[in-house]
Amino acid sequence: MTTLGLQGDELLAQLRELLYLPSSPTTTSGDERPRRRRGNKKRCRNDNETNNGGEEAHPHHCCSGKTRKTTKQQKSSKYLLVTSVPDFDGYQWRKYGQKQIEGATYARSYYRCTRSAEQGCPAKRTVQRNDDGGEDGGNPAKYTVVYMGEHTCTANDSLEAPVILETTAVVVPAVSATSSTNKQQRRPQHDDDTAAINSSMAGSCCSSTTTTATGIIESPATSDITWSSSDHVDDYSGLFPVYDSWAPASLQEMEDFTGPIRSPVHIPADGWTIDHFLLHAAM
DNA sequence: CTGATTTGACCGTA
DNA sequence: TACGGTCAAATCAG
Repeated sequence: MTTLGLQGDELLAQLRELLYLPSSPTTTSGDERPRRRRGNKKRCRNDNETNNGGEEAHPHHCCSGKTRKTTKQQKSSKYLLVTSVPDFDGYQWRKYGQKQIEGATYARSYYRCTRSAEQGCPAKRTVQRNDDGGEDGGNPAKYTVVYMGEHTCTANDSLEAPVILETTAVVVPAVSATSSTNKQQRRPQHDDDTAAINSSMAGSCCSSTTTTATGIIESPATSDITWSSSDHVDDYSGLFPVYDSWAPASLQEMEDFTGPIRSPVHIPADGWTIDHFLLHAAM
């Protein structure tokens, strides 16, 4: 990944600008947005009001025995990725929380698979901007993305025919970070890193992906995507079929692409076949 | 109107 | 007890 990498970098930079900086003249909405402010009013537990009599017709599960599964469950499978483009992983995520973490400069965002509701997909991920990098002109900000749980969701059948996004050649094993350019930032948010982090990239959940293996991957284009596992480490690298998906054939091509990314499927390019990734994931 | 995001409160674990 | 993860009302945007 030499020249290719360089070129990719360049293109990526441009792409990034297009995507993340809708900087469009309309940046307006970004700053002065009045932003609603108001905490939630949840108060079940102590809200005993409902509990007066002792009945438990309490609709809120937060109070019921339904306990939240927190850290414990997630430990089962947890994978870490460091990238400057946290959004492009081929899945659709819905943000359900954000929190300022102790010792961290930037807040951590919590996402879950958009299909979690419909199909009960347990996949989740957290995205946190690293302290270093980014901002001023220099290198792009890096984000640490932690994936938890495996995707059990499936694409909506044939409706979601796989759309090919990658058009690159293989360079180095790199995770199927399905690249795509199609990101339709809902809004230009600028609140800080969350803006960039904000994701919900196109692509649908289909096969389980990165949640079962581990390895250090390098994306030639960004050269900063790194995978690792927080729990079990080591030797998974070999298991993970990785492709580079970050060397866009041409920016033009990317711009032309307007449809949503449907699934992390790869196009057959010299050297490698389609869905290697999917097959593997299915195992 | 519907769906996504924001964000303070709540809760479990360490 | 502190911290991190999750919930869900409020709010925004298409």
